[in-house]
Amino acid sequence: MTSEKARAPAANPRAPQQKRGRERVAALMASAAALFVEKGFDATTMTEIAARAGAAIGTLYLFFPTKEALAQAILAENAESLSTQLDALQERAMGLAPAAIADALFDVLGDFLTKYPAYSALLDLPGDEGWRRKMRGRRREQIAALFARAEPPLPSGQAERLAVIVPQLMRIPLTLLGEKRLRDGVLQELRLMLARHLEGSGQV
Amino acid sequence: MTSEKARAPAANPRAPQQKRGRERVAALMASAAALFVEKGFDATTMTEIAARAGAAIGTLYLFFPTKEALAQAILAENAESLSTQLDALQERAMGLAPAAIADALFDVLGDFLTKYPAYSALLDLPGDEGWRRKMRGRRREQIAALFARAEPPLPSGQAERLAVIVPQLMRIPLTLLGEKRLRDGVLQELRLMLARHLEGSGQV
Amino acid sequence: MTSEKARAPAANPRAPQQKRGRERVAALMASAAALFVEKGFDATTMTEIAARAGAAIGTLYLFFPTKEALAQAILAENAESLSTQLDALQERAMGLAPAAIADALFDVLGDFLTKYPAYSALLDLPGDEGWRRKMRGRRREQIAALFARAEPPLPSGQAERLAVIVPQLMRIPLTLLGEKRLRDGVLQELRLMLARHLEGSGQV
Amino acid sequence: MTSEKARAPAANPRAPQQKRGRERVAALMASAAALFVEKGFDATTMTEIAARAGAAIGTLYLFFPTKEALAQAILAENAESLSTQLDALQERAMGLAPAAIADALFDVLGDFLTKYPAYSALLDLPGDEGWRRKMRGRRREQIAALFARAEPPLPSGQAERLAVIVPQLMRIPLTLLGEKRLRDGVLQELRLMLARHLEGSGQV
DNA sequence: CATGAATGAGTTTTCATTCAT
DNA sequence: GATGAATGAAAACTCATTCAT
Repeated sequence: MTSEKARAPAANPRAPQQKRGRERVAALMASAAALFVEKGFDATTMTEIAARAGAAIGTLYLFFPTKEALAQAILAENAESLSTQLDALQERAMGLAPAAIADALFDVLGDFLTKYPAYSALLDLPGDEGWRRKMRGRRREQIAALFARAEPPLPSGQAERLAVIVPQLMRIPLTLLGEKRLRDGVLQELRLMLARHLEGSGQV
Repeated sequence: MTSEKARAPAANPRAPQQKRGRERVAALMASAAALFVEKGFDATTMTEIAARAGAAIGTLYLFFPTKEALAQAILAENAESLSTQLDALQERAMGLAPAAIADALFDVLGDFLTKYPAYSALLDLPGDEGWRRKMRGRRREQIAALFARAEPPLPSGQAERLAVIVPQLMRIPLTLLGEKRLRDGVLQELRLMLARHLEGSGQV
Repeated sequence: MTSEKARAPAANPRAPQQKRGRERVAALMASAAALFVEKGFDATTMTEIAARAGAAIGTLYLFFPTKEALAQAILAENAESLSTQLDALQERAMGLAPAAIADALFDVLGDFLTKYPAYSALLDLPGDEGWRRKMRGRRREQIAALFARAEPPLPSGQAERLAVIVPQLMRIPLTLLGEKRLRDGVLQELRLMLARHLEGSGQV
Repeated sequence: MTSEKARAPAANPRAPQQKRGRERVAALMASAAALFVEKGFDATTMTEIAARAGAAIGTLYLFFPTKEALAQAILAENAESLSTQLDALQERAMGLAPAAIADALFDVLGDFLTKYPAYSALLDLPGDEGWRRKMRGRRREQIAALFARAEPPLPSGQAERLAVIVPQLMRIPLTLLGEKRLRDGVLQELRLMLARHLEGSGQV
């Protein structure tokens, strides 16, 4: 290539138009997500991702122009799913007490993080990219809204703080991969802690 | 690449015997720690670390045979400091109520994480190395012991669970780098949450 | 590397500080120049350049962060040499007739292009980089000045036009690599053509 | 990569037999020619060429087995057009003076290069392919013949030399894309230079 | 004829690590 | 102890070309 600015990566990492294509993309994203969880973002190789999906390296780049873009696509998909879950929760939670909402939120987040473990692995990478910040912001707002509409409603300040805290609480058990007993215990402890906190809040 | 196929680490990095040497090592570790925090372990290069410490790359390798070893040295030093703090707390805490201990622990951990931010950045890297697990284990035991000797003592199971939970709670505010107001609020919220939990525990 | 903008290529493609280094760099540039002439810029591989210089690929990147930078370094060096030659000519040419200057210029350019064939190969690549334009501009000014100070001086407009034309004339024989006889004839023809043109100019 | 290790070109690209087919091919060649001029041969991708012509990449390969073949087809078409023009000039020029012929040749070449800018971009690529040499040879002969039949006829040696020189002269103004005033001036200067040269030749 | 998904060899570039001085 | 030039395996990314539909 004779000079030039540095060609924008891959003309058009287009969304696949055929059914086969969509399956391909799904397989690639699944492969990447699994590897990101197992070895971390940096230690995972694009070649490895393609190989695990049974595709050629070129095929991977056909859909995702960079490794970052691949991570972003996975994260966006996961976040979309979480957002939907939280929306659904919103409706069910209307009028519930804060402690009850927290409990339901634990369920939702627990299921989500179990089903999409890459979400945690990808959302808090060092050298933040900006779009990650946005995603975290959206999640925070959605959770804060949940608490702000409880009965009685939590003050917006506290709702915002809890929106920061609760998702991080849910990640604590995930660090205990090999110790199932302890992990379950920790989860219960966290649940209880949060419930008590919210029940007690009114009296402060 | 985080770990994996580590090339056979070279000869044997001697501990420096001269005063100058010890200062050198300290500067190198400080440089590395700062960079690991700023850009993450993977994104930091050995050359960069040496340069920031005003040393040659060869000098860095004189003391640390691999990048992993450098991380380990930093982490060991940090952990040593934390361990000392916790030991000191142990004495002061003898006979205090669990909630009071938790409060004191928050102070100790808060100071520690502020002073040694690399600790967080290095302790939970993907592709775990084994020695990291050991370090976490030691920390866990020390904190569990703290709660187990409270007045009244916490059941050993709960003490262990809290030993997992509390350090992770302290990391939550650290994710809010740009939002000081929110960060302080979150810290207070966490403190309160834990205190209530421990005060209420007797009644369950 | 965990995300990040796209690390500026190679921390410091520094100028070599030791004698050995300077020789290395010279060898690498010579290798590159030769290959650029033989196969063209695009068809030449960084790996090939390093190999021909008997260096490892990493060594090449130690001094030149990109292929473009390497081309620029070669071109800058060549241009420097040409500039010096033209300066020298400037003094000798003071007060000569335009035709005589043209003749001397032919000699200077001929020698130069023979000695530094990469100059032609690199100065007119498609997808121009800006710094190439500047180099051409400098050359043009220097040659124009030559004609503008002839005796009688050429009008500045014509001097500028000749500054464009003459270097390109000199490149014509270069396209006749295999046909020495014809090449020499063409060079003579061009010399004569330009001489006549300049002698005749006064009478127009 | 310009040439080298060419993968064995596929089957056999048929000449299109239908009207639609011929239009397709024309569009593809036009697209390619435009891109070759804009970004150079190497920097232009086959995918880009197809896209600009509104065709699929597979369609492009239906008619041209390799990128080289595409370049050759364009060049052949352009050369055919030039050849026709030169033939036409041949008739008109019969018996004219060399200077008059040169002048007419300037017109013909100028029109041609303006209309088919890809010709220049493709004829002098590095890593020459052989067929390019042949094309240049044909052009040279045709132009030499023109001068050889002037009145008075030019010696065959000089005719050949001019056949090399004149087409290259015509390319000089093309390098001055942004500077119209200068470009026109340079063209005039070249015209005048050649005219004087040919008028003066008899007297040498 | 037409399509565009798929391929994979080949390129550029990075960086942990070594070693001669 | 200290230096920094040198190394080369490995990673990201590109693109001409193929082929099943």
